[in-house]
Amino acid sequence: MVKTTWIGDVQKGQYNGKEVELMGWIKRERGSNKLRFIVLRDSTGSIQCVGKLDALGEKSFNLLKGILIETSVILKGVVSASEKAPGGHELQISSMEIVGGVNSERPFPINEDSLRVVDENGSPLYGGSEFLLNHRHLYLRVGRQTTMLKLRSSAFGAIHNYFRGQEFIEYQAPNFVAGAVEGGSTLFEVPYFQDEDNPDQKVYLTQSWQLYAEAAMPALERLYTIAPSFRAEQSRTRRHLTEFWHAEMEMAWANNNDIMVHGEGVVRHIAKTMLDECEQELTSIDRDLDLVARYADNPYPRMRYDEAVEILQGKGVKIEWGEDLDHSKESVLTKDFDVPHFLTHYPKIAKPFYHRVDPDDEKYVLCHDLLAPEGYGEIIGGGERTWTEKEILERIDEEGTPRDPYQFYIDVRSYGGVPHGGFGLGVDRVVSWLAGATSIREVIPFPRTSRRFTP
RNA sequence: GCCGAUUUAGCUUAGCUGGUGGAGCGUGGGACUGUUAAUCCCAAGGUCGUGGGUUCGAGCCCCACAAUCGGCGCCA
Repeated sequence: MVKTTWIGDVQKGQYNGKEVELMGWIKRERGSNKLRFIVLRDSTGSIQCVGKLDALGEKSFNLLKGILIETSVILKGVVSASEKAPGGHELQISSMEIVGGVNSERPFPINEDSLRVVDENGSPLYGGSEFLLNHRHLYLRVGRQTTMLKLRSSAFGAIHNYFRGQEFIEYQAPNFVAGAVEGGSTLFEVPYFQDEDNPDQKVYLTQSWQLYAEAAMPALERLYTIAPSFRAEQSRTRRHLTEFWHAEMEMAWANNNDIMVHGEGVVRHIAKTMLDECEQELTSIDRDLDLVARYADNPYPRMRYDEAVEILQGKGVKIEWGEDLDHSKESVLTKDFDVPHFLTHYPKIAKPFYHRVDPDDEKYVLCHDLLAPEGYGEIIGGGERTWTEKEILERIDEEGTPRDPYQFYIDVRSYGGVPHGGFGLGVDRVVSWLAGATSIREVIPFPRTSRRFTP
């Protein structure tokens, strides 16, 4: 059995006047006792199909009449253009076969009502409805979720495309690691590796590919990955997952500015690719195409931390120099942004040891965050790395971080260290922002949060 | 971790000053030859999140717990 006819192509008019065989699922059903309308869907779209008693015979017609939502069927018939049919085309059914049925005692649970859940402000909660999260395995096939999966695929493709086009090599790091990347972040412990003789030896799920990428930097010079990262934070927001997809790059012979060029490059390329490949999908979830085009077509301004603090103080926000910019401060700042902005040169005290100190002013580190507008916030964090053995030892000791788990990382710098850097991009966050999703959980098939690990 | 909110049928929800819980969708049965979330008639479906308390009487008042959501902190 090979499927050759796709509903999306039928709706483009490629089969007008021809007999086709459509394989798909029942999306809706209505009609009278002599005429039934069903809407059939597949992965490419949906189409109205008409079943008439005299054309089908009593037996087939009665099957059609009692058919339940999400029954899988094969329908044969002739396609015609029709102004009355949603989408512009319809199929006159000549024969039908039910492939997989649905039990009427357990009908498909997701209906229009279940999609209309709103939060206290009246905003839809597609990504935050408990019912939809519990039924994610079935929700995936409902319009808006399917669209999100397609947008996600487009973004992943665009990332590979961008980096490979820029001569980056794809490189994989282990997911079980012995040390943390982020100083303050919470790690997921993996008990499997625990050893009675050495009970203090802990193994965790990775938070970032970065440390292992730096090890391969002298070999590959330009490398990237798209891989899951894990953070055991008790975050209760629309922007956090405990398991998220992290696109990271590392680049030799590069400074902070060189890295930002690629951060801007890849994000704009994702926006452009989505517009090119998924215009229809974006429209179907009411995303403003002009906004996405603006993010694809315009350069992303850069602003130093000090300037951001001044702006915030000018707006009456309480912030002192040296404080990190948390999300509530970021959102005040990004309110006036019409495109993403880079924030650079954070104070050294606000950032971990692997960020390189600015040789021109040792109060700062050579780093950057990319902040997305519309309240979505940070989508990239990156910068230059501390690349000499002497400096990395100083900074590790200064922070009070134990050297042991990082021995391999330090060692890399003992053999021909070079200036280098990279960034991490939250793929789910970027998709969520470009799609205008109500929550990051909308754009990942099975979200994992501090309280959600099923289905 | 902190703060706030929510929990009534498979789903979405109404429920007055405390007095035997209503509806829409869905499901089952019936009517209808061009519907667009079809329409119309009928039926089934509820120990009101769990446990305790106040009361003659609790979906409603009080306490505890749980689940979930939202905001913050942390970050991609």
